[in-house]
Amino acid sequence: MPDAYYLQLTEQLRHLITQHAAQWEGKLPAERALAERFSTTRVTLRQALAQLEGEGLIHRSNRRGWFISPARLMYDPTRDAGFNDYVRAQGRQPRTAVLQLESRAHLPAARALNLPDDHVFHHIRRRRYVDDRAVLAESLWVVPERAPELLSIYASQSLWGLLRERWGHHLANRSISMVSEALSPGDAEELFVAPGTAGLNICRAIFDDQQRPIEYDEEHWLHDSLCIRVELSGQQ
Amino acid sequence: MPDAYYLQLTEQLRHLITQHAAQWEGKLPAERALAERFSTTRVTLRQALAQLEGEGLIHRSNRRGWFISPARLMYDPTRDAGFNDYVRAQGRQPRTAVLQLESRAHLPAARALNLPDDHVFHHIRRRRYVDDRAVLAESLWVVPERAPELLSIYASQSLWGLLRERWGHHLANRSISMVSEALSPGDAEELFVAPGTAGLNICRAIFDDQQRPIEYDEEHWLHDSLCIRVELSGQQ
DNA sequence: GCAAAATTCTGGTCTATACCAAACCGCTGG
DNA sequence: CCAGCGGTTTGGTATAGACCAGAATTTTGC
Repeated sequence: MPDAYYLQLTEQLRHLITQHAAQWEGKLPAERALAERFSTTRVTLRQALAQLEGEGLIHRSNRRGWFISPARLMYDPTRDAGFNDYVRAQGRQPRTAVLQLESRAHLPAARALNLPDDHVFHHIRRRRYVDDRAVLAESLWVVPERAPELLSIYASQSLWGLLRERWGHHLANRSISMVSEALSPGDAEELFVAPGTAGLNICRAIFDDQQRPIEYDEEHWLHDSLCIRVELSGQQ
Repeated sequence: MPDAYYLQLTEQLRHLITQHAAQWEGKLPAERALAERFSTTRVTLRQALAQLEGEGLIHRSNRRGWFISPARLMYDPTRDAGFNDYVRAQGRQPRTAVLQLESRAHLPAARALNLPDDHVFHHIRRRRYVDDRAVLAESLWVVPERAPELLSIYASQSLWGLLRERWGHHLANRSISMVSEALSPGDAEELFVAPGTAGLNICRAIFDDQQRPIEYDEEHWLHDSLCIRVELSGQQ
């Protein structure tokens, strides 16, 4: 069945990687070295590497090389535990970089929250890391009426914690959508990966217990960095 | 920014596709023809096509060519509406092919349902179509104690409908996981796509209202064929 | 007329090579 | 000891051509 040479190569690389993971310290040898070791060309080798990338076993940092991917982060988009909390709960190191703070209209947010198209939001753009790997670029669009001074007090703490503690909002209803995507050149650059890298786009519209719109959330994850996990009880 | 030629090509193809979608009847011209039209090689052209494939704009049927992808199917894995129902509700045509019916042990199912490793399940393997495109290969592992004669009466109706109507089971608790994947050679063949095609793997463990295990479900979707959508109310 | 066989088309795979720019590394000089 | 510079390595991109096997189409033969 796996007659194609690049598929055999994929298997050989898979074994090689699991065996030498420790001694290579997470980084694979250069493509030219691997191609020579297997007596093939870089083109074919890269086809095999792309397979393993699709499986999530390895990934690349733009122009820096191929790296062995760590275990996926478990993520439940229906809960509002903060990023820092659930990353730490899994024994990993979270980090956040705030890229932008501004007030601006945003059509998708307005549509999702049933507000006028030109409604102005507080916009927070940030990049999130797990163990020093940038895995998530996200934009938050907060309804200003619900959190007036947000932009002046926000640093990089938990947004949902702030909403709850400072403004007493109870996040109750949410609609979530998830689609696979190819990262846009912009998102790819923010995550230090090649343009078109596979990603997962998650969007959430959040309302409070009185059905008032609170916030809209656009997340762009590296496809291999997470495992969505949802636990539900009660009949649907 | 989009200095690379294949990225320019991607944009040109995108326009070409949206303009000529109708006259091409969903199928793109041959790779050699497109490469010549843009004065480049098949290798570079395929790089651009792969970009659009990653975005979900086009897809390929193994060795038959490139096709324009239809709109994604909306899918809520937390509901138990049958496949046929929600596909039709979106104005699409569902179809199911049953590939296998057997009794067998399955470790992942046993683990997910908290049963002994060697527990034997009713196993149903099927392929599902939307508008004559095979988009889903799935395996169902039903606990035989909950549905004894399942294998002899099952044709291709709704499994959850059967469980409810014939055996009076109320599906109540479920744990769901979703990860991006590269389709295994086996799954790829069943869906008539090239090995390693990007997919989405969804697994569900279902229990009834008394926390008894009912069924375990392994789904392999083509990544571009669906949009996950979840609506939740009540605080989490 | 229709089924079977031959041919053509087409995507899938592979080789060999080349150039560029970013990343990396080591040298050098302050 | 470190900052700056310059060469080297490496991944990203691209060309040109080739062969194979499965799919599609046409021709053939009954």
